[in-house]
Amino acid sequence: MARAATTADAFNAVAEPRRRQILDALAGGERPVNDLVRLLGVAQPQVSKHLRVLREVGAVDVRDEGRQRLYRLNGHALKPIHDWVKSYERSWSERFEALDVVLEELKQSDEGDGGGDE
Amino acid sequence: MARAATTADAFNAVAEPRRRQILDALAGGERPVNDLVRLLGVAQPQVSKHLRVLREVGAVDVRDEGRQRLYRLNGHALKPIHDWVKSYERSWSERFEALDVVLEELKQSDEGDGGGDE
DNA sequence: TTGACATATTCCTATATGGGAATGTATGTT
DNA sequence: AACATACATTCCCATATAGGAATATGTCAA
Repeated sequence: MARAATTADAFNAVAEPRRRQILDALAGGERPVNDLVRLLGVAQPQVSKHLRVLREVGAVDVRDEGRQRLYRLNGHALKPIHDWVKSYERSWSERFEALDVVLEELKQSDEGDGGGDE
Repeated sequence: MARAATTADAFNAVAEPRRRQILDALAGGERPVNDLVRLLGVAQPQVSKHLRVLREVGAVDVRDEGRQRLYRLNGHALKPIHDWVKSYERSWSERFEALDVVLEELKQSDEGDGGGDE
C-alpha cells in the first residue's frame, strides 16, 4: 500500500510545504488564484491542484467573482492538528517543565508528610 | 516528482496515523518495541520501520537495554508544527474572535474620537 | 462570433512510500 | 555451541503523488 492520500485529512494535506505557503498567503484574506501564482512563483496548474487538495480537506473555501475564483482560508480544518500537537507542548515548553518540577515537589512532600499511618 | 520523503521533516513524518499512535504511546514514557507492537496491533517490522522514520526526524530517541531498544519521545521535533498551526488558532477559537471584536470596537471609537486636529 | 483572460483538468513520468514476507544481527540463556 | 528472544533491514508490489505540458471550461470584451 502507498502512503495515504493527501486528501485523506489535514495532516496529509499540510505535509506539503507549498500548501502551507498557500494557507499562509490566504491568512491575509481572500485572494484569486493568480495572486497565489505570483506570490509563490509556481505554475498556475500546480497552484490549482494544490488548492483542490486544500478544498477537499476543507482548509479553504471558494467563491466565484466574475472570471476569478476567490479562495479564502478556513482554519477550522487545522484544529485537529493543533489539538494533537498541543498535547506535546510539555516536551519543549519551559513553562510546563517548571510546572512538572512543582508537581514533583508536591508529590515528594506528600510522601514524606504523614500521609498514611501503618 | 513524487511526494516529499516522510523523513524530510516532522510534518511529513506525522502525516501517517500509525506514527502518531506511536508517539501517543510513547507519551507515557520509554517503551521497548514489542510494547508498541502489542499496543498498536501491527507487525513488528512495520513498527520498526515507523520508528526509523520518527528517529530520522528526531521525534524519538533510542537507548539500548540488553536486547531491547527503549524508545523515548522527543517532542521538541514537533515544535515547528505547533508554531505553524498556532497562528491559525484565531480561525476557530472563540477567545480570539472575541478579541477581534474588542479590537474592532477600539478602532471604531478611535476613528470617531477626536484623533487628529486639522 | 472571435479573442483574451482566469482557472481547472488531463496525461505522463519519476519517485517515495507502507504493508507483508523473509532474512539479518545482536544479545541472553542453557 | 545451539537456541530463543528482540529488533532491524531487505525485497517485492500496489498506489498516490507533484511537477511539466497540453488542453478544456467559463467569463468578459470588441
